[in-house]
Amino acid sequence: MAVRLTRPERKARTRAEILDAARAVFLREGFHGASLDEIAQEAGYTKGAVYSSFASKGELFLALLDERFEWRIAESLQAARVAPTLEAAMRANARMIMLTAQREPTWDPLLIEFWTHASRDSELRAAALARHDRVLDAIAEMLVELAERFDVEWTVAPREVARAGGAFGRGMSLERLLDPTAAPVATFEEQFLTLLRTFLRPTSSNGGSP
Amino acid sequence: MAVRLTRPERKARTRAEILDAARAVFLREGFHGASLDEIAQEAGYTKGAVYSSFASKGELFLALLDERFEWRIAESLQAARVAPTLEAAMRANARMIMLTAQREPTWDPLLIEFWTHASRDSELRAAALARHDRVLDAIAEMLVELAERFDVEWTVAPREVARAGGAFGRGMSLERLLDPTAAPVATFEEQFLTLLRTFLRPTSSNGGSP
DNA sequence: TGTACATCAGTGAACGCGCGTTCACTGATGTAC
DNA sequence: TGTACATCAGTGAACGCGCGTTCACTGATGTAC
Repeated sequence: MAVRLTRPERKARTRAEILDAARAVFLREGFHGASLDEIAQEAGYTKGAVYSSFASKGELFLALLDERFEWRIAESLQAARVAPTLEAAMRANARMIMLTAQREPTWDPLLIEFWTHASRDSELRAAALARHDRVLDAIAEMLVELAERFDVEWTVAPREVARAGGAFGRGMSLERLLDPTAAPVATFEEQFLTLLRTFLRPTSSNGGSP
Repeated sequence: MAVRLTRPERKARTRAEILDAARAVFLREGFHGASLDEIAQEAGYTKGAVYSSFASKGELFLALLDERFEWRIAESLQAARVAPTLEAAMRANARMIMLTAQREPTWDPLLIEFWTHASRDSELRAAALARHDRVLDAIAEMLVELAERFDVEWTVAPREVARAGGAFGRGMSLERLLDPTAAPVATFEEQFLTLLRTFLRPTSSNGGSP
């Protein structure tokens, strides 16, 4: 029963369907391995429809990034804000990273594959970097809030804490890519927390209890 | 002046020349971006010569890995053995990683690109994993020696210390790939050392001085 | 030392394939009157 | 409410290209006598 839709509605719906299909196919096949044919087919359209909504394969992936990053940042901020202690806030974030890595083990490798691809195309590289910077900024802001709230200091710039944490997580995802039994998530959670703690110290005005 | 060479000599020389060219082209263009045509041409041969020495593009890359890993492991062990203190041994290793990342910023991304490619081909994945495992074993052995020599203990299995350190380094290389000004090497060196120290504690028989 | 045959490293061209992108076209939706 | 024209989301086929791999062949090296 084909419901009659207005043109912008139809267009938005098609775009969303293609985006959903793209996410599934990219996660399954990787950035190079995923073909626009397969994505279009999985969404129930032809390749041309993809080009009607997205300028290129790269733009399609960027749209995916935007969607995901927005979601992840919001989830992260929320988790930090409701946490009763600093430990709880950090652990909640570590656990979120861990659960996502468990549910979608190919996401980090996919992102990395895109980065290496983008690094060879200056426009795409700039676009990917802009997104990454936005994520780092958002996480850094969250880290600053946490430090203020719980009366501690970061020993390096919060943005670099965010960078180091992300880099460590992505590196560990790669280990799992090669050897799925490596770096089990529980182990990762503890190591991640340990890493974060090394960047913390009590505020000078604070007697010294973490 | 064409020197007359024996057949095995000629063959070994050609293989070495192709390997050298492959290293240069792979580092420059990435794993997917590098074509066998370009590698052969850079070595002064045709594509057929590559197939006369290597079964496939993947095998060619594996040969490169073997060469490099052997070299890196030996260099690492050597640095650790001549170091007068634990701090010096760890710093020497951190610095080596850092200098290599500086000299060949595309190596880590290249390795990672190969890993994601290999992860989709079970034979290649097994081959890549076997090499990675050998590296982890060698580093772990070095860490055990260091711990014994300087009377300290690792709080997690040395192999997992090696894994975490490598993962962190690779993650940071990716940051630099997207933004060459990010994570400058000096900063990385300190963060890397901090990470390693969190995995250390004095031996129980030791009064408590690290 | 010389000759006849065997081997095989490397050539060069062809094969086979998949992919991202483009484009003329279609038919349903939108607009003007 | 109805008609005539304009728009444009999505189609389907073609384009253009590069790549990894294969293979019949060649000529220098090796071997046997």
